[in-house]
Amino acid sequence: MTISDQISSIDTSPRHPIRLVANRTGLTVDLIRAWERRYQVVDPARSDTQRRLYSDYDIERLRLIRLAKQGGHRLVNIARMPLDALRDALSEDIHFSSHHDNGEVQRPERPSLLQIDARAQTIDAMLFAIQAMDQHRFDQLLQQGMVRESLPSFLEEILAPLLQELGNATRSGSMRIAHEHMATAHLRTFLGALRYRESFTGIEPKVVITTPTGQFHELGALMAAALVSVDGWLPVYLGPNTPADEIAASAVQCSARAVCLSLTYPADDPRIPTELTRLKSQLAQNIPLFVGGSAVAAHSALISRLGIKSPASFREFREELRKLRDDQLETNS
Amino acid sequence: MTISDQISSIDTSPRHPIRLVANRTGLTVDLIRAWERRYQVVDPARSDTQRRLYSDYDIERLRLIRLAKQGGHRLVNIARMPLDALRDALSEDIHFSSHHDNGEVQRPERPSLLQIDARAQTIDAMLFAIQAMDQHRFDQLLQQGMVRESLPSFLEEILAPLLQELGNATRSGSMRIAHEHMATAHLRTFLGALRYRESFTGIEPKVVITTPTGQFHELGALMAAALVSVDGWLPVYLGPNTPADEIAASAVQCSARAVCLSLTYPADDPRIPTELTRLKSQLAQNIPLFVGGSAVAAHSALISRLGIKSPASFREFREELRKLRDDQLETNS
DNA sequence: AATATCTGGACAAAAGTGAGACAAAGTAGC
DNA sequence: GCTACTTTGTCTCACTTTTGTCCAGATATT
Repeated sequence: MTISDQISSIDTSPRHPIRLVANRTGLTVDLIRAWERRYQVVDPARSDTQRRLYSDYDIERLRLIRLAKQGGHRLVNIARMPLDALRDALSEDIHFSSHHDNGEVQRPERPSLLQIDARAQTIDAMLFAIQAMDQHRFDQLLQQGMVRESLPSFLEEILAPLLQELGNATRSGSMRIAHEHMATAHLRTFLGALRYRESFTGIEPKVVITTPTGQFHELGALMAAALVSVDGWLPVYLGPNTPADEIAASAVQCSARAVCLSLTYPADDPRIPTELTRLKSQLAQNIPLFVGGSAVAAHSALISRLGIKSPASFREFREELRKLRDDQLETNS
Repeated sequence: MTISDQISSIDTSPRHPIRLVANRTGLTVDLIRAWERRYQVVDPARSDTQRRLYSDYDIERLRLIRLAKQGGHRLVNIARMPLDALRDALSEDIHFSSHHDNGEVQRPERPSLLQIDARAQTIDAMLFAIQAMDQHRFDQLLQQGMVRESLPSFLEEILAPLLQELGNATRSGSMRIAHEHMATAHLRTFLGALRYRESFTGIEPKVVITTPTGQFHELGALMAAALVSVDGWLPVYLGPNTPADEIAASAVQCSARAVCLSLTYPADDPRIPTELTRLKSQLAQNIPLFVGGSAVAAHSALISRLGIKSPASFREFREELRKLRDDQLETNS
């Protein structure tokens, strides 16, 4: 423990049992012990019956070490680092991680027929649960889907098609408005909860996400928020129907590095061009504006004229964000 | 028990038998006695025949100790903690552990000056976090508030005033629209997640909750949904802006025992009377219709003419629901 | 009379401990 | 690209501590 750690005043008095540490760090009990045995990651005090007793300091270190490991560090190298060194290492990672954690972005895996079938079945089952007004079942299916797929492919392969079907079925009258309402409300909750996941270090770059005036459908924006959060961005979500001036002001206030809008319905709202133009003119040059959603097609001319980015897929969107982050890293250094 | 506990309004007069304590805390009778024997977790008064008599204070402590244990604390360490220390320990945990079940309690609270002050401070801190666009802090405060209060009083004493202030500040221009938007979006997620934390057995009576056509603000309806779930109802939440026909049809499809609407803004929407009349006429006689929210006042004449219930407070609302359920229980048996 | 609570003790399940084994994943050298 | 080696997460086993449940006989409540 270094001087600067002492100053930052994290409690070092030993008092927490291993189970609590496991809960708070997301590590397993076994793993915490293994790390201690092999690398002396921590050296907890003991109770009079040999139970390990950890301090808040230990917990914070373990949490950071887990994150650093996730970012590709070797345990041997980081095991003995004090807190501040870990934080430093981590803040560099955040930038570089994009090069390494190429999950499924660079390798656009070709789904097997089996997989496609399974997805279709899941979507069918969801539609059935919705018609039956069985919220519990619907939620269960959503959770299962999340486990089976990575978040990006879950959004792209399950949720997006589901929303599509839902829209079709409602328009054609084969599904009641009430069912569609219920499903939308539930999805709103579900997607909202996805957004803020565990690893939050406070140094993530921010991106403002919302929909412009007149656009009340927010599911697209929420999907974007969930998506960027897996790549280490912190989404600042403003909800739907936000005036251009307000969006620009928010971007400034929280020093966002990008702004992202979802455009869906109504696609021909005359306010869309106005708001886009206004927003783009108020944003600093180095803050790119992204748009996505079904209504983008109706405004493609304007969009390209204004220099707004409109990635064609989630994958492309992530790619653009990644580049953006790398560029800014270079400019900084 | 510390000074601040004494002041903080929880009744310490001994009166509850052990059985009731077990029911309210979710612990077994044996366990409560074992904890007392081994760790002096509580020290209940005794009747003249040696029966244990617990106070509300004891119950609350036992409930929190159960939660703390679940979070990984060891009994030895938390057994003697006073209430406020337990709450502090728990609110630290909450931040990390994502899910914890929420044994509900209803206790009639008699707020002291200190408590009112604490609540006002919480609300202020929330408003501050919102202005700073610090979503993380805002969320943290919400989670803490949840632990410090029972859900009903959290909704009534913290969230409702917060929304009020938020509205005032936005109208008066002292808060940006963007801030209000962000806060609303975050609250939407938070309240949505509250709804189905409770254990679900499949035999709960259902209540359809929504807002009528033209009413887009859904936070009130979500608060109602969270509230009823505490009392063992299953809310069927349809989201905002649902046509009367659809509401009625939903009530039929899921055989709801009640329907509940939130009316807020705009209060003078001409569609409100139409929709209320239509909905009431389509609902079966034995399905009561509840309305709540700030716009109720503007339609009180119609509401009483139609025989719609409009409880004046959350407490009254719960009371009505309770009666309703008891009545139906009797009819069934 | 049936039900609930009390005390104290006994017992068993759960969780923690140390040492070690093992397989999957990653890395290095060729 | 392919072994050989290292790293790392998980599991097992025998043993101890902690914690939840059950029981028996006595007393109290309804």
